[in-house]
Amino acid sequence: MSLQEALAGPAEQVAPRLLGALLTHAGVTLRLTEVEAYAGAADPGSHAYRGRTARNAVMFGPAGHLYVYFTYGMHTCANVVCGVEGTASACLLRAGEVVDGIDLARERRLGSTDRNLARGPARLCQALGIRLDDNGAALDGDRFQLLLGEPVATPATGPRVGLRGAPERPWRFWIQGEPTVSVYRPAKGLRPGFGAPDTPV
DNA sequence: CCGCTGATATTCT
DNA sequence: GAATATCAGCGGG
Repeated sequence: MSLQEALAGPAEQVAPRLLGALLTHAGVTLRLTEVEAYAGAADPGSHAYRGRTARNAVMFGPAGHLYVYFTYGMHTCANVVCGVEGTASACLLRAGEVVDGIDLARERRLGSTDRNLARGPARLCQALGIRLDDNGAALDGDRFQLLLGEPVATPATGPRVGLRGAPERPWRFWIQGEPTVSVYRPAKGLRPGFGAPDTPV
């Protein structure tokens, strides 16, 4: 089965399949521990909610490519595009554990503890050396390799981080007990205390 | 460990 | 003009 076929389903079904997958780029390999699903027109939390724009165009393309965007004036975040061509659907890569190339990752993230190397979507991009011009790159190509593994037995789920829209969709997925899973923070303006506990005992 | 704040620029209204 | 799929650094407990 090709990568594109494996990622062809809706984002919320593909997302848990990405947990435990290995992503390699520019000398660093990450084991993904936390992701979030984003759909298109039906999902107020998605960049594609109001239709296709120059920024989100890659989300509408074929699965198995990288959607990279710039936010907060200084950070980049990366998504795996899923679904079928023509639908907007993607999974945000929120956190991972460095399993190879850790010296290189440390150089890219000076001052970080090993635990925090890829703990958070912008940190993950930094550790992997992902930049804005990697937007649209193929994940089964020469530069990026994404290897799906065995499905995680019981992924934890909870509300997505930092969103004002659609907080009721529990479309954040993570591997229970992983120290690299990022910390839940409700978006500004949301009830403090909303959301699931982050680190189950 | 926790919570708060400032930085910073693209994106869409 | 407002909001943003964030992070590092700071101070306090």
